[in-house]
Amino acid sequence: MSETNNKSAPQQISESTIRRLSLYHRTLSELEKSGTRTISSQQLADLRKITPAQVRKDLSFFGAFGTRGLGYTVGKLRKRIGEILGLNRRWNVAVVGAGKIGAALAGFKEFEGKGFDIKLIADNDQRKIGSKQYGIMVTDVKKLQNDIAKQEIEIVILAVPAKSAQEIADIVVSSGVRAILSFAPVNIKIPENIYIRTEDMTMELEYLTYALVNGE
Amino acid sequence: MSETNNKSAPQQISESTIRRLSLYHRTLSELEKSGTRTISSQQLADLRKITPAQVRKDLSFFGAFGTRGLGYTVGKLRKRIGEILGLNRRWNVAVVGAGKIGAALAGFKEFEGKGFDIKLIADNDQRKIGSKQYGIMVTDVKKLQNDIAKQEIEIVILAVPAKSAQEIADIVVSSGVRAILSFAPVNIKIPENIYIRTEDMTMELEYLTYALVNGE
DNA sequence: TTGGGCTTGTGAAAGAGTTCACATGATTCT
DNA sequence: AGAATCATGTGAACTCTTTCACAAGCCCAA
Repeated sequence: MSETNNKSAPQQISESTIRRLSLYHRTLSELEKSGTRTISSQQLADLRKITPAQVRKDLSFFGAFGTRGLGYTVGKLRKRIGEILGLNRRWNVAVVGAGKIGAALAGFKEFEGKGFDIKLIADNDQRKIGSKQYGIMVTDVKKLQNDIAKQEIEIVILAVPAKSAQEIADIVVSSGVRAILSFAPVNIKIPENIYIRTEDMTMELEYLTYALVNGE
Repeated sequence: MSETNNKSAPQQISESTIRRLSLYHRTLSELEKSGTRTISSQQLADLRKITPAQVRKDLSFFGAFGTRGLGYTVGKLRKRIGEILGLNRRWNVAVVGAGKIGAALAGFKEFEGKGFDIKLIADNDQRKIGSKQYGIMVTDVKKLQNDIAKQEIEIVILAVPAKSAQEIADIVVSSGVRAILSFAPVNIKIPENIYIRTEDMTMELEYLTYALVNGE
């Protein structure tokens, strides 16, 4: 039996493709639990709202995982997409900012099941420092650089007020973290080789108001 | 003096354009506060990470708001983009689900300043129902349909567990709400003329792990 | 009031992403 | 074993988005 056609991350893959892989992965996990063995690009597309061709094209960037005439083996495909997305291992995550959003995120059950371990919560509020949230000690943000190193943090979730976001981001980056998920509604400047994503709730709401005002 | 060239919502405007309008709006608000009177597409582009041509093209879909040789008047442009996005009025918002995320969102200070009024928090937990969160009574989700009508809710923020998301969404839609911002990591099926946006934190994290694993 | 400098607004070109359509290869049935 | 069926994998066509490049228009100074 020959090894699967193994293109490693080729060309530049579009953001939309990666987001869809994420969706496929979730869908496949559910299907796997429910005992489905095999699925076609057609069926996978129906569950989400895209075309079968799109599914096949997305996958084709990384190799050929299906069987002509049959479709994809649910478990195998899920595993393969997991490898592509880096979900075949666990990740050490820190939450910086133990305010309402930070606390909610630190306690977000979903993360654990997906391979993300919250190892560190940092804040600048003396009343919170030293207390425990979801079994994790809240540490002083002043010691962030040390703690990131000690806990081998790889991803930081930034849940601090807009005005301190840039400052904290700088510390985080200088501590060697290369991936940030920010909830601060500001444009954060980071070096080229660092990855940042921003979850911007007001922006999403504004998209909705635009649709309501201009919709048919 | 002639009225501004007033194309009303034309063709189909791309999602990316709307998101950028949202960004411009925020940037312009900040500039306005700091006292800047006038700005060029070049300057506006530098603040975000896009090209001046992109800025001008985005705006051109809705009309001509600038002055050749000069640029844009900060206040005027902010106001005009606000109108396009439907931000020249206030919106009644409900949060369904008073769990950690729901509670964090209900107390999110940013919303009020942006024109979003949280008028209603609903939950199914008897211990929470009747209590107050941020000055708003938590009501029984069973009465959601009535409460949405009574409070004239226009946008619902869905912060319920994945497994009840579809059920609640159905109730919300049948109550006449046409815009939903969901935090449930599932694909929700809604009628054609209803707008939904999903904030999916694990998806964002997975994008980051992909970048970390495959990045240079 | 004429000219030089500057920035918009926009067709046209280039670049990305999506969909089409079909050859290819696997499986099953007779 | 051959035929019929099925769904993948992928160039090519198409569509959508971004960038280019420049004419048009405004401002200011002399």
